[in-house]
Order: sequence, then structure tokens, then C-alpha cells
Amino acid sequence: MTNGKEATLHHRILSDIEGRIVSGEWPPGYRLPFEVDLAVQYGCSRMTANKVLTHLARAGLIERRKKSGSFVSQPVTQAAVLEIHSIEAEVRSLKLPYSYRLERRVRREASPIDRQHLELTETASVLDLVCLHHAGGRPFCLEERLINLMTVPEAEGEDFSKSAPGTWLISQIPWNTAEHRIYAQSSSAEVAKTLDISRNAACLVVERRTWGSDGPVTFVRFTYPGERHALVARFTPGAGS
Amino acid sequence: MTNGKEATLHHRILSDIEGRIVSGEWPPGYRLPFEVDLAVQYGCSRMTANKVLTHLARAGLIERRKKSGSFVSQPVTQAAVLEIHSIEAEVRSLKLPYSYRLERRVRREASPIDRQHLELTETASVLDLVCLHHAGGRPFCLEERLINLMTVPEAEGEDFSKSAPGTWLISQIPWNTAEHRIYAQSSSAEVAKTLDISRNAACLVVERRTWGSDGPVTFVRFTYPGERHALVARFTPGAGS
DNA sequence: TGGGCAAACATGTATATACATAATAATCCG
DNA sequence: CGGATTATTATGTATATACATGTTTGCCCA
Repeated sequence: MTNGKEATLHHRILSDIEGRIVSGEWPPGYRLPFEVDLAVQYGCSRMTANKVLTHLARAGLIERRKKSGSFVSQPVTQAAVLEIHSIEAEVRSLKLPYSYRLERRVRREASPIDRQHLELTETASVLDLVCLHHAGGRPFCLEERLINLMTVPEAEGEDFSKSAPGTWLISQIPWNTAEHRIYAQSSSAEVAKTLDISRNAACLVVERRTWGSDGPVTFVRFTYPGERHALVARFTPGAGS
Repeated sequence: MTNGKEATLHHRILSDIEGRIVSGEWPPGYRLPFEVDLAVQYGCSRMTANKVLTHLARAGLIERRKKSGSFVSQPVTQAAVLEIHSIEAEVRSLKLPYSYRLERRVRREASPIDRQHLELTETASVLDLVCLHHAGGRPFCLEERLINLMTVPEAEGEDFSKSAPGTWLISQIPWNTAEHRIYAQSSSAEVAKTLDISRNAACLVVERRTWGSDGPVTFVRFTYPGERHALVARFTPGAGS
């Protein structure tokens, strides 16, 4: 998305203003020049200045008030972007050989706990899957997944013995909303055995709930063993330009 | 930022197209109507249609190719936005009384480990702080922080006995880049004692490194006790409209 | 003095227009 | 027939213009 070398007037003005804000030259609360003044300053029309300011406002770097002008916003909350790829991509980016094994595949009526996980109010059929992802011959991640067969009936025809359900699902459900919960947990005896780690070792758990346009799609819990894993997130204000 | 009730032509067109994409009516790879056709369809000028499409492209929902047209993009990686507020705001949002205590405040030359944490190549003076955040009378979060006195010399004049360094820093350093690492760790004897939890209990650790325009600013490690805490991140494609 | 009205001001939105650019389609000619 | 040239097409960027909208400022008059 960010080419780094776009020399349009728009980009020049944008990165110039962005630079002043990021560098602190224009501190939070500072009122930037009016649109017309910016237009004169950069030798462009007001429309172009307006576009740039609209852009900055959408990125959260500035706030705009009619009559008063545009102001550099206070950095209130820091938003970090966590990119969550597929497990296979994650392993391969570590230059490790990847393998996958399906441990369990059960079709059943949703239990109360299942319904809570999927945020279902009514009863429904679900597919209960457990898979194990390996990296370099060692257990890398335990995946426990519920698929809502009301919204993804096609899942019943897949056996998921060869490839992970996440990859298949993403090609089936076009777009969605997702909610993530990230927490630490001591490994239970069962998890410790599966992941080949000691009992009570700290695990990083990432839970994800996904919705499509027809309702809840899937709930998945990834358990990463031990203290070897970390999620890394980078944040730069105004990113995405 | 998102008002929810803006009835401008721009917003109507945008949410209509967004809806078609999110609902799957226009699946990944689908070529949307040309700008001129959209303009006719919605009864607006090409400029308005162009703005909407530019907007969608920036949000990552579509990709645009000259001559060929605009296409719904493949959902490749899921990006979750983690909002990281101040600890105090976090505690207060849980409707719990908040208190803060400074445990240590040492000024020293950066050790090799400090330099690694701050990504410093040369030697420098740092401020080493340890603070404890309480929620409802119980330890909520352990904060271990290094402040680079090369970039923030003003920090030496602050004693941080009353308020947390994070709040003060955010008002001093205008904008920055940050990198986060999130992982699980068994509590050491020392951490267990400080946080009043059992030895080897799983803790969620969030490390953050921050840069200003003059270089590395601060390194901080937040250790959340036990399994009571979770980071929650929500993701909707095209969010931020 | 103060309440209210009007002017001005800055942004917000939308249009028509123009030309640049990149990729494809059509054509021409050896 | 096939490679090179030209035309067409759709997007990309920028401008000038117009009017709407929400604030502030100041003025007028009771």
C-alpha cells in the first residue's frame, strides 16, 4: 500500500504536514494554517489542501472544527495493529518445516459452552475440531475450533485431514467481524501432554470469534506452548497513508 | 469519529458498497462497476464516485487497476487493532478504585541489557523505574520502565511518586513509533511476591518500545498477574470510515 | 447592559472540467 | 501474419467553482 516513492503534490503536502506533527514541531493542540493559507503556501488549490486535511483527520492525526480551524490531536490511546496470519504462514516465516494433523472431528449439537463461545442464543449444530500444528517436528500450536453449521453448512462436507480449517474458512466466508482475546494460562495436564511441555508451563492463548453477514461463523482458540512465542505489533501514528 | 448518522451522499454510497462487499454479494475478485457507471447509478458526479472508491481502496477493501477497473480484494491477513490505554484508564473502566505506588527510581548508566531493550548502540544514562498499579486494593499490574535520558532529559527532574511515568511521558513526547511484544511467562519468585500470586502462575507480559524523532525514548514491561486478564481486540474490515 | 440578529468565516460537500498515466484493444503496414 | 504504432478506456490527480453548514464575532437596539 505504502509505495514510499510517490511524488504527487498530494503526497508531498501530506508527508510534510505529517512530519511536522510527528516531529513535534506542531505539538498537540497546535492550530494548523487554514486551508486557504496552506493552499497558498504549497501553491495548490483549496480542494487539494482540503483533501490532505481530510486524510489527516481520518488518520486521527488532527481534529477539525468549523470556523475554528484544524488542530493537532492529543495522542489519547495507542492503537497497535496486530496482524494475525495463518499458522502455516507464521511457521514458514520462521523458516521452519510445517506440518499439520487433525486430532479430532466431531459433529454435534451445540453445548451451553459452545453456544457461549459462538454467542449463539438458539441451539445449533456445530463442528468440533482439534488440530495440531507442528514446526520443525515439534508441536507449535494447538488449535481448538468450533464451526457453526447454521452459517457454514458446507463445512460438513470437508474432512480437514489435509489442510487446516482456517485456510478453508477464509475462502468460504467473504468478510467478517472478529474479536480477539489474548491471555496467559498455565497448561493443563492434557494440553501439556499434547504440546509436549511441562505441566503448569505458561501458555499464550489467542481466542478469536468471527462473524459473517449471517451470524456467528467460528470460534477458535490457539494455544502456544511455553515462553517461546510472542505476538509482535508495530504502531506508527498516521500509518496507512 | 464515526458518527453513525451522517446522511451525506458520500456516506450513503460508501456504506452501500461496503455493505455489498461485507455481505459477500460482491465476493473477492469481483469487478465493481466503473466510476462513470457508479456515478450514473447513484446520481452523482464521477468525482464523488472516485472519492468513495479511493476511500475504499485506502481502507483495503478494494484494489484498483488502471484501465481494468476496481476489484474486491482478497482478505489476506487479519489485522486486529489493539487499543492500549493507560493503566489507570484501564482500571477505572473496570469500575475499580485505582492506586499507584513507585517502588524504585534509579538513575544509572545503561547496562548492556538496558541498551538492548532500548535498542541503543552507544552508552547513555537511563532512569530505571519500577511501579505497581493497584485495582480495588489488589496488585493489578507491575510496570518496569527504562527512560532514555538522552532523549528525555526532563525526566530527571520528575520524581514520579504521585503519578505514573506513562502519563507524564505521553505529554512530553509528541508522537512516536511503538513496538509491542506480547507473551506469556511463569512468574518468578520476585514477581510472584510483588503481585501477590503463587510462584509459577502464568502472567501476561506486554513489552513496549517507543521512539520519538530523536531516537529511543522508553522501554516498558507490564506484567499482569494470573489468568484474570485478557487483551481484547476487535476487527472489522473497512473500519475507520 | 444584555439579548438577539446578522455578517463573516472556515470547513464540508458536491460538481464540472482538464489533463496525465497506464493498460488494453484496434489498426496499419512491411 | 506479426510486430509496431495508435486509439481507446478507466483511473489518478488537480483546479475552479458553488453552495451548505455550523461557529464565532460584533453590532444594534430595547
